[in-house]
Amino acid sequence: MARERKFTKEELYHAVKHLLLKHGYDGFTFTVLASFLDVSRAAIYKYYDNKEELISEYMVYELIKFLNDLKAIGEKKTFNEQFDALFDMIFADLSLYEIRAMGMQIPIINKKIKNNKQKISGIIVELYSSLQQFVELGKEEKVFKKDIPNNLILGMIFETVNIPNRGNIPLPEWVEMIKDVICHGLFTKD
Amino acid sequence: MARERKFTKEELYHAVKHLLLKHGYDGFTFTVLASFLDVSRAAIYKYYDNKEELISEYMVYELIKFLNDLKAIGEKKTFNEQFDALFDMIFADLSLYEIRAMGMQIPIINKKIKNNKQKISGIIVELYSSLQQFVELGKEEKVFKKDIPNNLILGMIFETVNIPNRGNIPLPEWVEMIKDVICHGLFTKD
DNA sequence: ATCCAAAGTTACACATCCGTCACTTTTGAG
DNA sequence: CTCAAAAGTGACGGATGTGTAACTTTGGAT
Repeated sequence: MARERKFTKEELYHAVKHLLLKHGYDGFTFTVLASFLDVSRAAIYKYYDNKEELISEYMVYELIKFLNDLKAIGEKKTFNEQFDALFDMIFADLSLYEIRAMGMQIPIINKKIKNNKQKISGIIVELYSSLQQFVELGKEEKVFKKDIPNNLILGMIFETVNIPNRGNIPLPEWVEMIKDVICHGLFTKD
Repeated sequence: MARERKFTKEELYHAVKHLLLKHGYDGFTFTVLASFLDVSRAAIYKYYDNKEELISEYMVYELIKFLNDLKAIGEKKTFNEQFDALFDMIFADLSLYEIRAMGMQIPIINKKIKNNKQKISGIIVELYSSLQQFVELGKEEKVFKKDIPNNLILGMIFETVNIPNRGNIPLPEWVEMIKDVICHGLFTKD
């Protein structure tokens, strides 16, 4: 009962991700997006009132995917398996953290966006509590030191993603080295 | 032989820093800057052809200051003193890293900007080699593990700055904890 | 075959930033 | 006092992004 669409939701989200990474939040415009999708700009307005709405909705989609992946980790049995899986997952798609940072600067200009941003916050809370459990497990099993705050442990893991790999060490090797430093530190054990 | 200026170079740089942090690179415009300085927009064009030129020049100024601070560290005698001083310096002004990231996205649209960006690169190289020396010293004194690449050691130190301090632990205590984790790791020494 | 709702397009009015130019104001050297 | 250089202003045209409205195209239900 309707004409065929020129792009699917998946294609749209893929384009959003690609163009956000390429041009940054401010550089991402409906003009650029429309040209990328080979569609008129007005066509996009049929589905989204403005880019804030589109991007915030895309973020929800992306974060839910990430949360599901994370939950899968929780099903591994030993702590060490979980720890390894977490690292692999974090390094699997480094672009996600850039995207997440852009999500922070979406201004709330209407109800729909406010709603999406609340969803995003909710997912992040869930994500966070999921990770808290992981850290607690590590402390119970006496792997993590008890006196380090959970936030710092998680922060260490998530920030080291951004360390620039100059010298282009192959990724698996690089991940192993970072993991080792996080676990045992930079210092020799005198 | 001329009229009095309504803003000094120091005031200008201060405004640039403040507004870059507040609005981001794209959100920083001569309109915003002029209004902040209580001056007409055209007045700024008397000194800078465009914002790229202004920002790149400001970056040079800011990085030179940073480099000088860093060199002062090199004069401390023991490695441990240097290590402590480096941490204090890095955490002294966290906004610097946001600013530095913005410097990356200045497009080269004329000779002057190209020149400034080359200066910036030069300073960063100098900064980097200064830090390399520091790391080498640490390795010679058998404080740092020898098999960790220098880049990774420096990366660990510089990226941990960005770990969000939820729970608002007082800064000195927070810095100490991060330092400890970096040095000795998250794991208990089984 | 025809009809209508969803998909898509073209075009317009509005806003903002950009760079420039002609103009005025200030101020100190002569 | 005067006058020229430097500081500052206001206003314009161009470029680009935004949101909307009137239009055409498509294709399945009847």
